[in-house]
Formats: sequence, C-alpha cells, structure tokens
Amino acid sequence: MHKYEIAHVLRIIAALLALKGEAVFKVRAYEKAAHSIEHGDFDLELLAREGRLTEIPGIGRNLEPKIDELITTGRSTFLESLAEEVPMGLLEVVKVPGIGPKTARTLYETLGVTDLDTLEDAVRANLIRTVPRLGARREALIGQGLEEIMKYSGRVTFGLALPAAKYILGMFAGGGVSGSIVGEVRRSLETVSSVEILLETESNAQLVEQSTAKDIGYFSSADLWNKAWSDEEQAFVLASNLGVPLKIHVARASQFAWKQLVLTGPSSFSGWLERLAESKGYVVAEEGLMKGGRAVAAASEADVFKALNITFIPPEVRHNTECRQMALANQAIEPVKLSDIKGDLHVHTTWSDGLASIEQMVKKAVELGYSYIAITDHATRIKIIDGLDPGRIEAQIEEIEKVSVRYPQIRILSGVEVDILKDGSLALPDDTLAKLDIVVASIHQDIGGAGQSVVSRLARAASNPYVDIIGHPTGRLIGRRPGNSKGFHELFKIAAASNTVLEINASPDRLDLSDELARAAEPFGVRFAVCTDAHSVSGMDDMVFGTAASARRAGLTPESVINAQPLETWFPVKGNR
DNA sequence: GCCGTTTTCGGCCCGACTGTTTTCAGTCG
Repeated sequence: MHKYEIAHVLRIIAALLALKGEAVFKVRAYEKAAHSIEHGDFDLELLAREGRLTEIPGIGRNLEPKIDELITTGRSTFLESLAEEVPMGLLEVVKVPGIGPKTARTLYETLGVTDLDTLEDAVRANLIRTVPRLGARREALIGQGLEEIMKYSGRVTFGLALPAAKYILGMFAGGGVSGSIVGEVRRSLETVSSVEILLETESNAQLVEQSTAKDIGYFSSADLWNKAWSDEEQAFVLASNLGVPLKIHVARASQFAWKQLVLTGPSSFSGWLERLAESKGYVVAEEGLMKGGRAVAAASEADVFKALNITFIPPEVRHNTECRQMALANQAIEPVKLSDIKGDLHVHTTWSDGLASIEQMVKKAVELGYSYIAITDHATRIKIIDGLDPGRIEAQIEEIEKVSVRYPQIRILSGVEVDILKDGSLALPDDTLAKLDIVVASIHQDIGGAGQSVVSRLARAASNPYVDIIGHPTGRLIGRRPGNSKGFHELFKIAAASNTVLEINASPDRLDLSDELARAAEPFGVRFAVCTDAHSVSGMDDMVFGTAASARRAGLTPESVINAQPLETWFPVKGNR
C-alpha cells in the first residue's frame, strides 16, 4: 500500500472513533500517526519487516500491529470491526459544514441519519431544528453545505488516487506485468470515482496465473480474482481502501495502444477519435484500427495519432474540443509539464507551521532539480500558527542568507505568506514586505466572505505594490468547502493589470485555482505560479498534482507559468525589489 | 493512544465564533 493510502485508512479510523465518542486525544493519536506517515520519508515495508514501525513518531505499541497488518495484508480488521459499529455513511455526514462528530452522532441517534441521503431527507422535512441545541439557522447551514458535499460523494482526490495507481502498477511491474494508468486518473481529474489500470497480458486467465505465481502482494490471492470479474465492466473490479473501486483491464500487446486510448477517454473523445478514423477509411475493431482487413500496427498511443495524421493530444486535454481542432490542424499541443517547473514559490518551514527546516526544504528543492525556491512562512493573526512578525522576518532573512552560502547552486528567495485581513489589508506593514524578495498574500479568515466580498479583498491585496502572488485564490477545500470565486473576472483584470501572479496551489485538497478557473483567467493575460504550499519535505512532491490536474488540464503553456521559466525572466515580479 | 532525563502520569497547538442557550458545547481554522 502506498503511504498515502495507509494515512487515508488511519484517518477513516480516527473519524469513526470520533463518531463513536472516543476521547479526543485517542482520535488525535490516529490523525497524528496518519500525518507522520504521510509527511515522513520512511520505508514502511522495511520497518514493518524488521518490527521497527514504532520508530515512526506517533506510532506506539497499540498502533504498530494495526499498521503492520495494513502494510502486509492491505486490510485492517480493526477498521472492519469499527465499520460494523458505526454507519460508514456518517464519514460523509461529518464533512458537511456545521456538522462535527458530536452532531453527526446526535443526528444518527435522534433522527436515524446514517448517510448524506438520510441527512438530506431530514433537512427537507425540517427535522434538524427539532433536535435539542440545533435550530433553524443550523438547519439552513447544513442544507447549503449538503449540495457541495454530495457532488464529491463516492469520489476521492487525485492526490490519493494517482500515487495509489502508480503503486499498484509498480507491484505488477515487479511481477513482470507491465501496464498503464487509464480512466479518470490518467486524465488527472481533481477527484475520481474509480482507479483504473490496463495491464498487458495474453488473457484474464494468464493475469490471474501470473499474479498468484509471482506473489504480487495481496494480488496473489486467487480467491480475490475469482470474485472480481465483472461482465458489465469487462474488467476485474476490486474493492479498495480508497473508498472507490479499483478496475483492472487486460489487453494483449497488439491491442494495448487502442484500448489505452479508449479506456482513458473521456467517452466524447473516444467517440470523436472513432468517427475520425472511420472518416479516414479505417475500421474500428476490438484489436484497434484496421485497414484492408489488416490491423494497423500501433505500439503506443502516439502511433495511433500518427496513423490518423493528427498531433498527439495529451490525456489531460482530451476533454477539450479546441485541442481536438488544433490536432486536426496539426498544431502542437504542449501544455506545461512537471519537468518544466524550475522552482517552488510557496513553502513553509519550522519558522511557522512547517515540519522541516529551511535547509531541509532547500535540499529537497536541489534534489528536485530546481534552480530557485521561495521560503514563505505565515504572517497571520490565527493563534494556533506561530506566525512571523516584522522582527522574526528580519531574523529569517539573515538565516536564509546563511543557508544560501551553503547552497550556491540554488537561489533562495526570502518571502512570506501574509494574511489578507477582513478589510483586504495585510497582516504586515508595507515597509516589512519591501524587505522581502517575494510576497504571497492569501485569505485564511472569513473565507465565506460574511464581511467584505472576497473578490474585493483579493483585488485590494493585488493592488498592493509588494504583493506578488495571490495564494489559493478561492480558498476551496475539495469535498469540504466550495471556495468563493464570485466576481473573479474582476480579479483577473486587476491581476493582469497590476502584474500580480495567481497561484495554482498544487495541494491535492486545494487545486486552487482549478483547471476551469485557470482556463478562464488565461485570456485576461494573467500569469500563474504552480506552488505546493508544502509544510514538509515530501509536500514538495505535490507539484505533480497542480501541474497535471490544474495547469495542464487548463491547457496552460509554460510561457504563462512563471515558475516554468528561469528566474531572470520574471524576477522581480513587480519591479519593486 | 503517544510521549518523556521535568518519564510510568498527566499532559497533548489555542482561541474566536456561532447559535443555542441562560452559561456553553461544538465547530472551525
């Protein structure tokens, strides 16, 4: 299991324990362990084998066997027993704003709410207000949030699905079976309803035989395969710990490329491709394209595009009809890719709420081959974060200068992520901002915009001559909080006019701006920065999510993404440094 | 449930806000 998947299971256990009414610190212990595994850089399989899992901070003698079981069998009997005590549907109910574990439990006990559907029924029937300590206001709040949560019901984030899919492919590769990710994950959707892979093998029977013979982790159980075939899906459909099904498709080498295209989709694209092929005299068969009764040899997707005499369309933009027109016109379609990224402009360290030192983050940036990184700790009024004040900022600038001497191969920019307050002013004075190389300004309070409108606060911040980047502009948290993009055309205009860069926050829970908003902003002349907002060393690996699920799906070229360009071409952002 | 030379117990990021109360629990960041 990928470490993200293990962390995911631990968080589900934590949520179920909270719903059961267990002590908050017990719940927090599971959350801490999840956090520790997710952000740490441990070889979990090795530690499990050697009985050293307790070396991971937050894992003690109680959690050790539970995590060991997950690693070795891919299952958790503890989770399975909890699932019998607490309705699993309540896991989605607690995501609704205004409902925490206590309220969810109360609603379950008094109204029989077990999932989003029964919650919706209760809201419609105005029953929430009849529960002690809840009222009409809370009922309305729940009703509002419900719609947003339902959109994501039965889906998981790309950030969980992609690593899991890669991990599974890696397991099969280790057993000599090669393959590809297909479906929604390959198209880099921000959330997916299933994880799909396509494996190259002669037949279903051979795949089962190979998996059991080669001891491919938990795929070596013949019993698992026997129950998994779905006639309807024409695939093996397996339950996973992700909360979405894992679909395993099979193709022979000769049909692999065509099947990869069709299964990657979306269906509007596959349909378009088939019609195009037929218009060019091909017959579309199970084996792929045929002409004159013979199969057209295609070792890869690229060969299929070549045969049809159109340019290659990357999976992330296959939904985009404009890209199809470009392909027909033989224009290159080359959205910004991960390897174009030359630096990360939004990361946190132990100077605020990050887990790693400046030096550790810089080292990681060097490992990633970056030529620059900006250290941007919080300056905020939120009390749980020990934010930077003007004095500590000066101290941090000195520290950055010291680290810079030791890492001459990379440019370390001194920066800050400064809070945009309720009136659009900033949590730091201009004379402090002026001392920094780069300033990211973000909203962390009053995100719903009960006071001044969000767009007017962002616009005021963008107009500040020292604000270079607006961080996670809409403030959304995928599947939990919709974010606010009302009136954003105004922000795009002001950003373009004031030369303020808009962030594409690569954290898989944010992806903010989204692909759709980035695409809407681009024609205004807005420039973007894809940044991880990393709070740990491994958080810097999140860059792939922002580039794939937002920037690439939006069709952004490297020219409009500043951190896909050398520093000299865009620094200083506003010319005030 | 984890952690620790202030270690085998008693701590564990903290405060604002909200809608419900009539003194505060629950949620949120």
